[in-house]
Amino acid sequence: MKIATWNVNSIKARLPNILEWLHDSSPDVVLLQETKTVDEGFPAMEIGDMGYNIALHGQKTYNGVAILSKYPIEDVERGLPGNDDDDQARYIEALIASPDPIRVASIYVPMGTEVGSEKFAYKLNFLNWVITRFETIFASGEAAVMGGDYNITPDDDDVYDPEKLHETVLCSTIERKKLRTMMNIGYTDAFRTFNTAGHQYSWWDYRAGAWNKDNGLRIDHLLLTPAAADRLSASGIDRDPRAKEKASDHTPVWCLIDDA
DNA sequence: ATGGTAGTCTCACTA
Repeated sequence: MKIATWNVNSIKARLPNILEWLHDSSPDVVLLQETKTVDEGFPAMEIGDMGYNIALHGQKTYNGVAILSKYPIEDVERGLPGNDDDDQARYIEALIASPDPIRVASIYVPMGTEVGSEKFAYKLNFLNWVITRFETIFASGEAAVMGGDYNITPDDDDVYDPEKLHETVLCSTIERKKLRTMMNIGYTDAFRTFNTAGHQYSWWDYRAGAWNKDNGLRIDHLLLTPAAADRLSASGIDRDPRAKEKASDHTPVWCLIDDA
């Protein structure tokens, strides 16, 4: 089963690119972030026609997450359990009812704007709720793929210019510690398992010719419970969508989960 | 300390 995560930066603006990518790469499950629309505005017919079931947790203008699946989608959870006061649509989780069922989540971690800012505090608080959820799912023992835009570079190897960006947002020690805490529960970074070379990115700023200079960051991740990691056979970053006209600033990260 | 670009019920805000 091929599972991918992609921050599309508006499902409406990106629809032709997304349909083309679904056709070309044929993922079984897609975890989308920054759909930027209420559920009524989601292009469900066009994507449904490609053979996908859809679960949505959208909002107007900002945020918005979704799960697409060629298999039935069950037990949909919208928002992080326990974090009920959060009105930002940044988390959706569900069970993919394939022959070997697998839990998935699409997570859009707040960017945080600047280290020490109010938005940065919101980011750290959000991450604490993610950690709590990760602990619960880990304890269940089930196979799970927690994918999304984490807005954190795990290491300096994941940064085009670590000196320039030292201790800035997306690269700070405090954020990386939160990500380490998640990993130390017992989750596996699917991409790193098969790609040990550094400086392979999933996001490039629209500005300053970042894509052409390969000035990117690796901030989109697929984190797997042991039961999922045991079945992991490949993972990669699909750079093609970032090179297209009207591209998102992020590109898909994918993994293959073998049958149990 | 600033600029660069893209998206959105826009002329401001978020990323």
